[in-house]
Amino acid sequence: MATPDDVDRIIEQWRRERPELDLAAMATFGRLGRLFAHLGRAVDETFTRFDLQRGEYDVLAALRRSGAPFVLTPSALSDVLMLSRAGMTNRLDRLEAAGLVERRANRSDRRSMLIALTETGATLTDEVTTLHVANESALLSDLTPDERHHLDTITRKLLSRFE
Amino acid sequence: MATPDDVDRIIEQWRRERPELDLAAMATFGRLGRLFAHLGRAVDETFTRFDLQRGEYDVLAALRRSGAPFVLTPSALSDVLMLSRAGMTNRLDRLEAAGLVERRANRSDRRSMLIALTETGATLTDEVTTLHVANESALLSDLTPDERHHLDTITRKLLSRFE
DNA sequence: ATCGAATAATACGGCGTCGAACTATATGCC
DNA sequence: GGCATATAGTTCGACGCCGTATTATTCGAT
Repeated sequence: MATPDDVDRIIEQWRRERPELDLAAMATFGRLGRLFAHLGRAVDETFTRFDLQRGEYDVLAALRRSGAPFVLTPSALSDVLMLSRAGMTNRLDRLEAAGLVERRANRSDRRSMLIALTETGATLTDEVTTLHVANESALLSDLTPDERHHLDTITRKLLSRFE
Repeated sequence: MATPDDVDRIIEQWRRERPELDLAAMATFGRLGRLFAHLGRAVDETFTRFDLQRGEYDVLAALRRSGAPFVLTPSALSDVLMLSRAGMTNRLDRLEAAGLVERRANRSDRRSMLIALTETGATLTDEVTTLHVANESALLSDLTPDERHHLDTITRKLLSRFE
């Protein structure tokens, strides 16, 4: 048995107070939630070094990986990043002010805009991404190859219910 | 090989644009992030039915599982819920206004307060918790016993670096 | 015993997000 | 062809959280 952690202590409290409940799933959710909080902070350190927020990087990354000419509509960005349209408008305002993206007219649909990475934005994105993926790899480096494979299988299975 | 999902498509884009990067960890993080977003929404449905927010429930739950007389200090709550002191003051204001907790003087340290579940708060918490754990169990019901065990082992291992 | 440092909770200002309302443009049906 | 409906993006107001400053109280070293 592994050494008890914070979640074990929480579950033990619940078991004492509400012994009739099935708490296995609560333990899993508790670990996932806390893990997500910690990993989020660790990941953000990379972005902070470049005066970026995670959400801003997510926009730059979506544009960059879409390939040349690095152009997407705000709606497409909203959908892929699971962010409201209003929130996307706000992010794009910031990125545009920072000179990392620019808004262009969409000649085929005048309701729409096209968001394009600037030269500066593309260069920055490549630089940040290199460090970001290295950081992510390091954060998972404690896991064995089998464990990584299991984690991917499980998250893929759970995700399939939603996407 | 499992059917490709949204994250597979994202990784495939990166592979085309930046073939020199090791993207395995990015795929894992991508699935974890999206999964967390979806699970969060699914979990919140239970709380919304009781006019609660997840963060508010977290406070009630921490008090409830601490056992009778269901009393903790704001600082203890901040620590266990990984929330700033300012954020906790705000949550407690709302919970107090809703009549679910009450602030009491701490006779042994006059800098401090004691937060106590009210009778109403304790009853509500028990009711919500019953449904909440059932919902969490249902959300993991696609996983085999082996997969659940793997998930717990992996998250426990990753968490140990932080806690 | 006293004074400086640490701690508890709160107040304040700012930030990022959301939902709803709004404007402009496009689509589809009769 | 014209009009209702849908869609794209933005604006607005509200909300929850954070970091910092503030006030009150306690702890600790001398």
